[in-house]
Amino acid sequence: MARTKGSVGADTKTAIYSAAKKLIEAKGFEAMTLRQLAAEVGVQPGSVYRYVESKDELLQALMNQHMVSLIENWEKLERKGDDPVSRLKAFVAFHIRYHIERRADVVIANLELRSLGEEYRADVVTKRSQYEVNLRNILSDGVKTGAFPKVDLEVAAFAIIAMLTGVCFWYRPDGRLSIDEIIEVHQKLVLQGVVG
Amino acid sequence: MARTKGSVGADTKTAIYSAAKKLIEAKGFEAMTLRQLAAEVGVQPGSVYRYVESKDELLQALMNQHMVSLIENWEKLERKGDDPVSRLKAFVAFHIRYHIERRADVVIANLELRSLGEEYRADVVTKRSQYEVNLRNILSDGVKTGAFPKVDLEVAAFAIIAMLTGVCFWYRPDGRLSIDEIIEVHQKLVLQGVVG
DNA sequence: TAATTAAACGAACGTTCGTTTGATTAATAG
DNA sequence: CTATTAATCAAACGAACGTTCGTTTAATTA
Repeated sequence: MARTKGSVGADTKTAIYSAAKKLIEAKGFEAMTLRQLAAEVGVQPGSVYRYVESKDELLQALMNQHMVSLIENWEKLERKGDDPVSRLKAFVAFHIRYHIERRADVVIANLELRSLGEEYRADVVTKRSQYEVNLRNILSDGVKTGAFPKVDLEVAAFAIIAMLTGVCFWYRPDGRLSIDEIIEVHQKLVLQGVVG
Repeated sequence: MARTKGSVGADTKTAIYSAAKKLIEAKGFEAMTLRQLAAEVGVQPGSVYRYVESKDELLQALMNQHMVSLIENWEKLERKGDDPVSRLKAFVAFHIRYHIERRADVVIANLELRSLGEEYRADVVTKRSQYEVNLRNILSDGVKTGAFPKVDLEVAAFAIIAMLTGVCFWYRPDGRLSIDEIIEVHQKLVLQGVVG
């Protein structure tokens, strides 16, 4: 056999990328083999190389795509004119929802940085801190206007993002709380802490 | 050559475990090869098997050791008679300090669960939630005494632990803030949030 | 000192990995 | 209808993997 009936390159490429996401999320990048990936797509191992330069380049593409679209989507939603409290609540809501809906992307972006070649890693790291600046700016504005008391911006931003991203690792669609409820709890925690 | 001068089994075993921690932290478990591990220890690949049943068992041992000693160390330190606010502050301080001082252990325990065989994974997961119960109890007591307003205990505990553990992934010993200062910022964030 | 045990070597095992290549068939364009 | 291009297969490549094993040397015991 050779070319199969009804085969379309663009579709195969899409299938490869989404199968890769699924497998890397479940097993990790190093543990996923190209043979598993090919099998998941329903194709021979060698055929993957029509759409992917190498295994490393595949990981790079996945991570980059995720970071770019994360940044873009927040930029689309952000209301820079709003007061800092509203903006912070909006950021919390956006981050949690976006990440829950793209669990595989997030898991990959957060667990597989080590597997990325050095050439690519710096680029992803840059994009990540580019996203984090959005949160730092909100906090900084809040401190300026007096809405928030003085706080170490860098640490607070790291802490908040870690907390929000963490949702991905325990959230279950059939869990006790809805996404909206989870967002509410986190908004309260971020703004007021446990003491209230 | 065969047995080398001055070789002591206990020392070699220790060297294997700490080299494994270092390499897994840096590259990930799947990416670390036994040949790299042996080279780091200064021994032939086959010799590792005098001290380790298999690569999988090595990972299991590392993760289990970490979880057991994490639980033990908190139990030693906990003051169950104190008020909830003090206990929560103590937990924050302990968790951050303990984790920063054992970065490799923490990175492994948090990133390599997927690489653990199913037989072992459940055990580690159980130990983890066993540790998390400590925090939930503090929060629960605080809500009971009225020190904390009502909050979803499960979500709050997850959120706080994610935030605290996150420190491991950005902390640098030569950074701007000392560990004590980082702890202070986090205590304030946990208790009062950014609004204060 | 002789016998025994501990510790490591060195070489190899079969398997699987990522990747390359050339042939072969399906779809498309002239 | 023919020529060309797109898409895939089937087979193989060398390298590296985790692991095993018989041998050799150092340390310990009798």
